Amino acid sequence: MKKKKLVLEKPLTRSRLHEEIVSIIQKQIMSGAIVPGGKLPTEREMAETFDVNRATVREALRKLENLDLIEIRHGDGLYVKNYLESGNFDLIKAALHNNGSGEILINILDARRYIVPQIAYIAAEQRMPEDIDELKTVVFDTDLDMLEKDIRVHQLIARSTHNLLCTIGLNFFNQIFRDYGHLYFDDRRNAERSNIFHHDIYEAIKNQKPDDARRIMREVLIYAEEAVKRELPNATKG
Amino acid sequence: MKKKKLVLEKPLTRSRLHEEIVSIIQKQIMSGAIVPGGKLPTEREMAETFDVNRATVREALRKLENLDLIEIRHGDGLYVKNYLESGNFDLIKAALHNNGSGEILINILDARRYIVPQIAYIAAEQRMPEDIDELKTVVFDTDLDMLEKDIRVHQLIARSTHNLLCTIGLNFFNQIFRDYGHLYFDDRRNAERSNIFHHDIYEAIKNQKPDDARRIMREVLIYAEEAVKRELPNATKG
DNA sequence: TTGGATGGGTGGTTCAACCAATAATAGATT
DNA sequence: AATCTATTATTGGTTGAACCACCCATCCAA
Repeated sequence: MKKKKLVLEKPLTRSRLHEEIVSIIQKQIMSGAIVPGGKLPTEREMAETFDVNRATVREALRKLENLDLIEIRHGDGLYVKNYLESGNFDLIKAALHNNGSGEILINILDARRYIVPQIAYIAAEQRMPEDIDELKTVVFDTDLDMLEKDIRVHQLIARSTHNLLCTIGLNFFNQIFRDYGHLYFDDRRNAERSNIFHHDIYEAIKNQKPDDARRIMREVLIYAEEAVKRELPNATKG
Repeated sequence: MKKKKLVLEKPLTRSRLHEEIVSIIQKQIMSGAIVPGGKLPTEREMAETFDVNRATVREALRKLENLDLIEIRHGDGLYVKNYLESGNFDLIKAALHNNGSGEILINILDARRYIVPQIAYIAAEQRMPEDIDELKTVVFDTDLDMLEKDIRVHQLIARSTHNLLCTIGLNFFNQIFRDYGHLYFDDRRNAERSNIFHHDIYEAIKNQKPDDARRIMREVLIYAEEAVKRELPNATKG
């Protein structure tokens, strides 16, 4: 048995200055403090405001641009976009962390319940023999940490769809789940539940039973969802 | 009637240097020329290789980091990640443009067919009176450019779900579709088909008929999908 | 009225340093 | 010999000042 290392999630990536700036501006935009279409201060002004170098501001702006939160016009200025129309998925991760009420988490769980079972369905349809082999080695590996194993099972299911969008879409959910996963698998019953799930869905996909795969995935997600919601005092709303 | 402006998509955004660098490195990573886990040259080396300043390289690296293509470790170096495990949705847009065969586009259309009808379903369930008002003004606006109108209808449907993930998820599809939309709506039959769709789904959502909304959405997507596939000579594979 | 030159402000890039974290090395300790 | 520790080289992070490229408002001349 491997010795279990104490793994610190969030590997102490000391916030870089430009990241702090991103965070500040992002909050201002998403809170509505700056209206879409409005202009941000110039790079030089921001550099002075935050008391950093302009190059640091620019690195922050690069990220805000990638998040589709702002539009940068050479020779003109920095414009705030409407993130409800242009925002991308990384925004959701950010929103999740800035949003204490758990409303966003509920949104994510809802969406996951609709999407991920469908991915399992497609996987059972499209899987190749190699996919089954890979899945098998993970499912029957008893040495793996349960969280790591669960994530890899999901990854392999997604990859079995042979659809890049499904693969990356499932990554999205995994990345979010990873932060909360340890809490979940600390409960022995949950870990056992997942173990059963891994074997069941492996069989369904191997035997090309899309409906079974979808049902099995849906059931485990609902189970996990309820466990998560029990931990959320604010998640009273249906 | 408004005068129709000639709108140039791709507003001639002259490639900025750091964007070209992003493009080069991104292709190298996604083509497998650099193996996941491998190291990239140092910032200083790259600056020399590309004959640009280090600050410019760093802006490019910022974007690659946001794409989850690389991991930057202070004092250590730049590591290539496995984008199949960590990649985000912006990668798909990039892949779509670099992928001539249309395989990725098929992937996207497939996924859209599964996901977007479900969004319509949720919208019909969750919509508030204000959502209907907004949707109405757009659906019955005869001045709007058809592409713009269609995008806004989809946006408002997504927003009616009151689920941030759905809203942003639909943005993703819209952003991709926008580039191809003009071709589609140039065909008068397609435009008329969409007009009917707008009115039908408006009624379904207004009257809170989730099943109808889902079916209507699904039908129009399949219609559009077939039109797109007819234009794709390479999309022979089912 | 129109068209083109001009100047000020903005983002884009460069240069040359220095700061801060990491990993590899050499040396001291056990 | 193995292990710990201080040192050093390397690498990313930040800085300051300067200049280039672009947009726009203004003004002047045709």
